Amino acid sequence: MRKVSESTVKRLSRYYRVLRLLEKEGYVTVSSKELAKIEKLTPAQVRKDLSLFGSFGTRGLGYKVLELKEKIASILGLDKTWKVALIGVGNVGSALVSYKEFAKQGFLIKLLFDNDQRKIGKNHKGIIIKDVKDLVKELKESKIEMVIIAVPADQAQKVVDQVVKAGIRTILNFAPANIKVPDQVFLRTVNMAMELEHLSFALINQI
Amino acid sequence: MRKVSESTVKRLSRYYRVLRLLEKEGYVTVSSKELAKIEKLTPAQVRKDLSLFGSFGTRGLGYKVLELKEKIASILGLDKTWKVALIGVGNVGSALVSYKEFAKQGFLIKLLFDNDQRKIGKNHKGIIIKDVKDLVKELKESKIEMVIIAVPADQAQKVVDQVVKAGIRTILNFAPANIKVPDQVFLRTVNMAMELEHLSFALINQI
DNA sequence: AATTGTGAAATTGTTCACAGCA
DNA sequence: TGCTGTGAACAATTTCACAATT
Repeated sequence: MRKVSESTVKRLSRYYRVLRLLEKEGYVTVSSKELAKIEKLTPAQVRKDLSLFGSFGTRGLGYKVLELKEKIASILGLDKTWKVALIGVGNVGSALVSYKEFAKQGFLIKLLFDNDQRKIGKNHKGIIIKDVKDLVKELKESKIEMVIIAVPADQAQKVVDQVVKAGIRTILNFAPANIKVPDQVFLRTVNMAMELEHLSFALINQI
Repeated sequence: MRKVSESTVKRLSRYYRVLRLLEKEGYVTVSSKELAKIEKLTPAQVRKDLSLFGSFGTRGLGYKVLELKEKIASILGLDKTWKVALIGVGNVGSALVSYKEFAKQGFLIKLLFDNDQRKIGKNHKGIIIKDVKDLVKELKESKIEMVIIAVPADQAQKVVDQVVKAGIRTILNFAPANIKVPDQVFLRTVNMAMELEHLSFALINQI
């Protein structure tokens, strides 16, 4: 496969959402022009992105909504389910457990961990919270493929180190911390404060 | 000011975090080389980013940690406080109210709204939850500068329309929905499912 | 006639390399 | 000497423009 940029992957996610919507509204075909309009992009951008993975359209006609949706799902790995463990059942962690969008896209939270004795052993939305002490052992025994980190910032690196030790290669981090992982591990960090900083920058600089 | 790219703003946020840390650890100066090493960038990148806003360093010496931190804070608008309203006190909304990092950076959540009669009038972490029906009126009366949307996806557009109507120009959206706003309004959407999609793409394609 | 897929051109973003300064 | 600030070179990404196809 040719080089796929970070931004292309993001746009694929966006196309996927639009296609789900269009499908629900009964659209059968869609052109790059229409997709571009909805996402505020150029038609050429849409076609370039898609052409990186194959020729999904029909000249003169456009793309079949259902077919393109499924192609993108397969590219993004949304045509299978992923087993996810979540570490840190605090405010953010609890919100994520209840976040419907994850399950809808095949990300199933199967294990919960915390270090709070009052939480360990309790049933949270149908899952027994385990002790983070047993993290490595439990992750190794399970078939978990992804881990979500929702622990306080000062504990995040330590927890991530253990997750990596357990052989997990994909981590989504919500702790506002500068986490280091080996090269072969994919780590993405969502920092909500940074998003607000972006807005305050925009507001100040009156873009 | 010259054109400041999206990625430059993101990197400024990252530098800011590093500088806070370095300051706490007692560092007085830092070079572009050191900053670059920590953030896995090139020294030239760091210097280019900073030079967009002025000459903050000293040749032969580097940057003064405290001074650079304050310069970046001022660029990002973190040297003042912002009054924020949060709409939707569900799982995600509650987590955001408790998110310490916001207050630390001067983003103060001053108003809460919900449409659930059982929540309206209740005190949540020191703030009385108001009826979303009064959104426009309340926002106009208040000195709110930013709004965070944490309502279900199917209500998000309607709520955003009202927020815009109330004259708010910066919105951070956590609803997994394709929101449209007029050109002069800054909207950022955090879609947590998209982040996982990025990871599953990476895992499938064994980058 | 409409729209894709794609090389080529234009634009944007990053790195190099070095003059200039502490 | 060491490190910044920056124009020039390079690389990546986006847009253009058009042949190919239905």
